[in-house]
Amino acid sequence: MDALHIANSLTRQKERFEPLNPPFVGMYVCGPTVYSNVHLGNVRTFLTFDIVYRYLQHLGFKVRYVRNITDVGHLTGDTDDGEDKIGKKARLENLEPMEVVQQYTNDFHDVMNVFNILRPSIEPTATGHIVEQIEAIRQIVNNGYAYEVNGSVYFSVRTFSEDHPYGELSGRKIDELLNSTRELDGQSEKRDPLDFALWKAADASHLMQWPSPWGMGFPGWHLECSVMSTKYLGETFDIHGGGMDLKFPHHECEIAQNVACNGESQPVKYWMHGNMLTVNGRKMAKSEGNGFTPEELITGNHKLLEQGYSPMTVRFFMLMGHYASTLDFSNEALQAAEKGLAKLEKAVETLATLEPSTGETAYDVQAFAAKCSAAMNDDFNTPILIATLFDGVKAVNGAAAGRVSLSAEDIASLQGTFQAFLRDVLGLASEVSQTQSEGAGEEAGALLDLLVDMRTDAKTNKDWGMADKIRDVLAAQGITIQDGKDGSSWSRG
RNA sequence: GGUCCGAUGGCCGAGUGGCUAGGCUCAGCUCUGCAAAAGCUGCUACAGCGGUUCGAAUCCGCUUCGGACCUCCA
Repeated sequence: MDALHIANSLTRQKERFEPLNPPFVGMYVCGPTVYSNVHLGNVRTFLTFDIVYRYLQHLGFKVRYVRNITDVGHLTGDTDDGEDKIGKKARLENLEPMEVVQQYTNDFHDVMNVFNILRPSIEPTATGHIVEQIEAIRQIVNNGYAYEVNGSVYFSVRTFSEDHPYGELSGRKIDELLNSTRELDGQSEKRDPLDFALWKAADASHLMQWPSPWGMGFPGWHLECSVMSTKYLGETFDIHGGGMDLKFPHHECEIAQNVACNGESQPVKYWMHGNMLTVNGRKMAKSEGNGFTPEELITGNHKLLEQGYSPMTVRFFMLMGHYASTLDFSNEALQAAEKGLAKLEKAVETLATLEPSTGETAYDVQAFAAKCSAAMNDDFNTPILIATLFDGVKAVNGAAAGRVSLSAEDIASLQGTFQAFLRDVLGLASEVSQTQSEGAGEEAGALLDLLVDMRTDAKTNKDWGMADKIRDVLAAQGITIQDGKDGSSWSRG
């Protein structure tokens, strides 16, 4: 495809991407709830939108990327007793709520850094926007779509649906929803089981609460995203993303709140939903107890892991599947990714040292770059992009072996394409250069060059014992020697 | 129970009507002092049954299996 197309969850169609106000793009992604460590499933969602962010920038768009931090907890799952998640955690650990928030926010940021996931332009917090949320509730009440009961305010889905469509995004119908609604405790306040809370009254035991026109309380689950996206991106904006599991009710309610608040018929032009990471076919989730923390993954310290995997291996593994498909997590798949990425990185190193050549078997570097763009233009199809990059690997290795001829311009073009798509768009940083830059990289490199020279001399003298000794000692240090046609070289890993 | 989605070779995973996905694994070969790396070749799959079509992994129906969501369980 020669222009970016996005699979829009709202219309269920692949649509050409045309921003509302080019070259500017507004993108909002539902961020983490910071009441515990993020697991790998969370990471996948943020990685998905990291790719979107990176590619939009690659295309030259000026992107304002907003990703919130949910630091007002929601109701606890275990008990349904109305206790704030973050409040509960705080009591358990005997910490101030904001201390818990800070701890897990820091953890979240660390994890994002490890996986080379870029920071958003704005990272607003729910607690930092209580005033705006109260104002939005007043607006919705004034517009007649919400009512107050005992200090809580509920959104009236029925009333809203008489004036506006409800359920478009998730494909749900009001009557069907009614039939399948479960009876939950403490919901008798609501006039209708379909209604959801905009503001919840809090009793004295609730640790996080704020004054409002309806008394002390805290905002409802869905409200913060509506309010913060509107504040920073406007009443209508381009892209809204999040995990598939947020589609209903969270995103549906968000739309309803936005429409009820400011009357725009459709706040978001393109809705995108990332699919789940599964373990043995089941969604990775905190409640399932099948989640990996990034630390467990990197160290391999987990009963389901055979070894540790580097962050870039994990990133590469996730990008080998399309974001809209479920991706199953397994040791075999991770190991395959590890080797595949190593092959790719090796070719990039080879490319850096390639000498120009002339010959008949040329490689079409323009077509290669075009294929990379086409893959990403087709709804961010990273698996196709990776497959295409391996096509480039073949050309590079072929040139190194003297079978494919590449001019100086070809080599420069290939380097540019790898830089753009492997590094900038896929965000796969070179882990080798990271470790080398940490210590005395240059000195070590000089020593290694010397050892390789010594081994070459030994080989010339047919002193195989010495040659193998050097190779084995270096191998024990994680340095691999490669013998090629034009001599030997070394690499880490 | 309702709504929606999926089922691809040894493994992971693209692909929506005819054209090689790709990675990993395994086997053989080339290169090499040996090995590694690299290259070449092979293992050529689309859950089952029916239908539409000149032609289906790709469209339609049914069956089986699996998954997600169903209003505060992200």
